[in-house]
Amino acid sequence: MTAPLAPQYDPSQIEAPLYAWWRDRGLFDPNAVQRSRGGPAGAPYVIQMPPPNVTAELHTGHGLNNTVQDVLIRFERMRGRRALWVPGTDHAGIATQNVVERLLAKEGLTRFDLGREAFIERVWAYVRQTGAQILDQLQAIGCSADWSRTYFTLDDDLSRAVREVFVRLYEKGLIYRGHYIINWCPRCLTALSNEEAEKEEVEGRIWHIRYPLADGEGHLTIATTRPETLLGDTAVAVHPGDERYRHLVGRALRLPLADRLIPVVEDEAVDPAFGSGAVKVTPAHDPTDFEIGRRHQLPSVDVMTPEARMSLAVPERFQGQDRFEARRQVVGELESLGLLEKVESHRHAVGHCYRCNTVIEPRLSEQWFVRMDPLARPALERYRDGTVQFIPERRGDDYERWLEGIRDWCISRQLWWGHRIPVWYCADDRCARATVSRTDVAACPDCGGGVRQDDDVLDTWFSSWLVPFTSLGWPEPTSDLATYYPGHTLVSSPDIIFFWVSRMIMSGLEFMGQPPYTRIYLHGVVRDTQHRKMSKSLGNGIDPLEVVERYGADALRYSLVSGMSVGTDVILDPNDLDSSFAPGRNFANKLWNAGRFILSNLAEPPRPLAGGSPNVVRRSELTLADRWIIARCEATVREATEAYERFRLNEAAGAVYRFIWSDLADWYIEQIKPRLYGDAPGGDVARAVAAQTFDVALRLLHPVMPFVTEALWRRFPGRPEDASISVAPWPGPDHRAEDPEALREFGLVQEVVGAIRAIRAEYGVQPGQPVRAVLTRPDSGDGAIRREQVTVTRLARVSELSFGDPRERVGGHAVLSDGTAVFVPLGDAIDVGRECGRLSAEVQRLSQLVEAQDKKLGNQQFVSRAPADVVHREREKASTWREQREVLGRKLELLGCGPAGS
RNA sequence: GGGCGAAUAGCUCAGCCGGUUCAGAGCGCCUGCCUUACACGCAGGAUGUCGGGGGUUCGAAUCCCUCUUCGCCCA
Repeated sequence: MTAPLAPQYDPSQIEAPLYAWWRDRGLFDPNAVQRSRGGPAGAPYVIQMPPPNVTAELHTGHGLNNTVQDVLIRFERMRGRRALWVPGTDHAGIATQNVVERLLAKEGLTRFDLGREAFIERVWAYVRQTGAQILDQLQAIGCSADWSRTYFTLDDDLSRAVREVFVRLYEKGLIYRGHYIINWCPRCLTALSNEEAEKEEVEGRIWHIRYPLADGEGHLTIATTRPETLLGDTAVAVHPGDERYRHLVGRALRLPLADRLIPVVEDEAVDPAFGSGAVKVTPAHDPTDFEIGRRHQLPSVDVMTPEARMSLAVPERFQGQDRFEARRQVVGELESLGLLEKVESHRHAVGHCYRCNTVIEPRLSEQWFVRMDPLARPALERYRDGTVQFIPERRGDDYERWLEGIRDWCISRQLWWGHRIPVWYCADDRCARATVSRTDVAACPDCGGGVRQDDDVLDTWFSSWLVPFTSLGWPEPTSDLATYYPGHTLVSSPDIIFFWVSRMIMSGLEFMGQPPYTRIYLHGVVRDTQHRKMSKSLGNGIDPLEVVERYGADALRYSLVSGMSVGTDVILDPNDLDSSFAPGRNFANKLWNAGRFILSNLAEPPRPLAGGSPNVVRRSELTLADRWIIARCEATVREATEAYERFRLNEAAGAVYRFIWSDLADWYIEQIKPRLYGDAPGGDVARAVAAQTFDVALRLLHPVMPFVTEALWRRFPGRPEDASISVAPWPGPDHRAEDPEALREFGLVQEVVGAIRAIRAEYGVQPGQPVRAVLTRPDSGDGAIRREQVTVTRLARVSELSFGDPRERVGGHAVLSDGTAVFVPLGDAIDVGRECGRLSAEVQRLSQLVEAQDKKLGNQQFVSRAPADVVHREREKASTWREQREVLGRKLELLGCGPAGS
């Protein structure tokens, strides 16, 4: 710990060993931390990691999501909570199966060639080989999840829990099987839930088609966006009140191309204002039509195969055609028959598979569903009574609307990779008994005959909606479950509110009686400078591991956190990583060097600033600068802590950044140098104050930049070998450290230095060249600047600082906010005309302020209506500006600039 | 069609439950500096009718209405 530090921070040397040390010390395991801390157990604080897809690789979105979680977990861990972050991976049925099927395709094979068992074995082999590598990648960015609890949604215990849930819901009548229109992906060859069918606006068309009346007297025109489904029409419907079509109701139409007779029916579901007001009814291919068909006992004709080719139910010439090819041919034939009345362009939302983006085909199919209404009601209630809260709040509206309009959840998937549906059907058609069971079934309980398990698997989300309790051992009554359920905060992005976040609340309430978390923090999405979501296909992604390599994990984390305010997106430029990540790297380096300076000046543990120790630093020993930095540190503790608590991570990071860079490095460290060098008095006090305010700053920043803060914190002299900042106590507020007087007085010192530096720069005084400065106080009270005279002379490079009326008049002039006149005699170096211009511009600016202020204060309405303290403050402003203007005005006269100030 | 969000310095964004951080930060830009922690740095500087219009108010970047542009969600 005493080796000299390199002048430049090199994260690649620091991060990996530190991470291994944390992990091996058990710092991510709340039970181990509790044991090493001793004392009373802290209250648990639990975050469930959104389990990444088992085949996923880390992208910047994961980086953001997990950085936020790690910041919160580290913050609460330091605050003494038993902080548990539960990691896991999701088997991601469709996505994973797709990946392996693509690999097979390269060998010229399909999953059907292998057969179910061999295929699943193949997927397992793939998953065992590459799965969970994303979790290793999360370690590279510093995530302090408890890896000893890592789960996989297909683990035996989690799979048992899925069955338990299925059976319980089935027994409660909340799971049922039936024929309904579902969203079908003709490429993945499976049903999808409504949420998995992503609506996308497309520029489509609407075809107006004439259906001739069967008796040959004219026709009825219908409008459709999917003309190929015409072949499956079994009726045309009109609105019951629609006068235009009343005379046609009950009559028969001759369905074009298919040459079948279909009736005209009346149904409330028809919107008379849309299209022609008459709609074709295709019960097997549209949810609304399906309902209309039910009400009118219409037959269903399924005109497509699972691959969305035209089925044997259509005229032979269409059979086997792809649906879009069939669409073109249908339209073409209608046109040549003179049945196509018109075509309009029509923008509408079309469902696309969320995994492969194929256009969804609504299709009649027998599937398993969860009855959602009984589950949704308590979830809605917990939101409305304020138990469950969203950050930002407005996201709760989406949740509420979704639950209010909840539809049943199609949970069966025609895949092989996943939790197989625990239902066994009797092989004997006469018995046909379906058995739903927690354990495998070998024989039909009714007839003793053979059984066949349902071929389908469950929606992946049917297992991941359970992880807040299944990851802790449910349905067994484990101590983990008792201790760590319910959790507290869920960190996610808005795109999975419905898939996952809302459903977890439902399952938590149903099976545990409590929601799994009460705070839902939804961060934004990572986008490029054109505001496009980062994606592989667009090639606009940023590889977080490359960022870690080039800039360090702390830089990545700092950039993500500081670029993010509550609920807004993070914009990063993939073509210019420097613009995004260099600031974070620079900050880490700044920290490193501030630490290097302070530590190199600490041969032994610094004197304590508080407590009963005999060598405690007494208040009377503190200089103005000491009091100032202590007060600034105190303000930063409050600001940062409150910001973390309110999920305003960027504000927390910003507050510490300003404290470290602007206050500590730019001012305080510079201020104490004379006290540290040589044997100037007060060196030990300066060391104590610097060390301890820096220690506080490191702790405040640790959740965001864990590595560099730990590396420095551990090097403090006297630190026990096994001490880690990640379990160091969070700095608490201390009202005794507040010191408004020191803040104001040192602020004046900063003003003097700034004024002199500005004058030097204005007149090109060489940096090494000292100048004299004369300060003229308007009245009494000159303590602060006199006491910090050394600071002023050093930082402004002043050879001689004097007080009183200057004898010369030619030089640079300025005035401080308290009216103190600053004069820097520059003799020949100065251009009087230039100084006149500079000063008169300033006088003019002040005049404008004074004028506006006089107007405001002269307004009787303002003085009488505005709060007294506001009026008081405004009066003070006016007098300050007036005084400054007068001081500068006299300077102008002395310089002989003339009244115009030219 | 309904709902929501965003529009502030060249870029990325703070500020937005009206009057001290009322025009800010970082990056970029300009000038000068390798001042014994840091050139991934230091000091100084320039830059915006706070998207357009209207309104409420003593006072609006901040509240209300409207328009324009961009984005998201739901039908």
